[in-house]
Amino acid sequence: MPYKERDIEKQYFTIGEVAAQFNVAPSLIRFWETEFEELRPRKSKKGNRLYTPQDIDIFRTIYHLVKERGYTIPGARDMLKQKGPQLKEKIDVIQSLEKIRKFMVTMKKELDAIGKAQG
Amino acid sequence: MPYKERDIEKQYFTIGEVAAQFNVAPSLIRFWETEFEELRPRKSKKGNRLYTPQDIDIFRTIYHLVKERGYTIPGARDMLKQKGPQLKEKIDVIQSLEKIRKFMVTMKKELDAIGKAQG
DNA sequence: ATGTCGCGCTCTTTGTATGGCATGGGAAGG
DNA sequence: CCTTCCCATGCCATACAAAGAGCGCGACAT
Repeated sequence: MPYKERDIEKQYFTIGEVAAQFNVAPSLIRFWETEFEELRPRKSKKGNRLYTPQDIDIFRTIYHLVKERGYTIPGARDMLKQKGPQLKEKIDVIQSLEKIRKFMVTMKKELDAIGKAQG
Repeated sequence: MPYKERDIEKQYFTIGEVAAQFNVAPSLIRFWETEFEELRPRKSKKGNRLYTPQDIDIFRTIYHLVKERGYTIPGARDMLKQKGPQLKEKIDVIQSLEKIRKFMVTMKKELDAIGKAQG
């Protein structure tokens, strides 16, 4: 069964979608594009940015360095050049742990609720 | 053999000495003092800052984070609170390696000189 | 079918608020 | 006298945000 063109196209995300996912302004993403050569997504004929999941991984790494660890942009740039790949894996681990943490927090709430009802 | 008072006193460094050691302006050291509570040296009666080697270690750590790794000041502050002690040891290792590197570079120059003389 | 209106999203260019110190002034030691 | 102090002010780059203009697309009328 031949799949449609749109299905192929939708491997891409718009800048607005990426911005929403990270809760940042599109202007920030465009600005970082001028600062990090790793973050240069493909563009449509019109000129709109088309982000692949890999592009988003790169953005996530930069976001982690700049917004969560407090690197300057030059600092993040150096770090990215040196340890790009290893960094991605570390951040994946961190994200997994974050999800587990959230899960456990909700579990704790549930248990507290039961405890109160019985206590 | 009893050691003299001066020998004890000279465990302290002035701001100018510290500044020279790191090749920075005294104003930078004073500014960082307002930003990092870890960097609050003892003061003389007059008010002059008296830096111990430990104070200098702390300064070195901050210097490493901000000037060499490219952290913002808030980023360096967080890092320092979390990993202050471990960080110091890492930086000691880095400094040792730096010295070894310098040594090897000069050795290489010597060897190159010999090679040329004989080749 | 075909304007066309309007809305939302995008684009690039330009503006701007801190951030991160440096400098200058005056006083006070060492 | 040279260095230090504190304080205020100055200042330049960093790190974005806002402004202004241009698609594209669905709705609605023609």
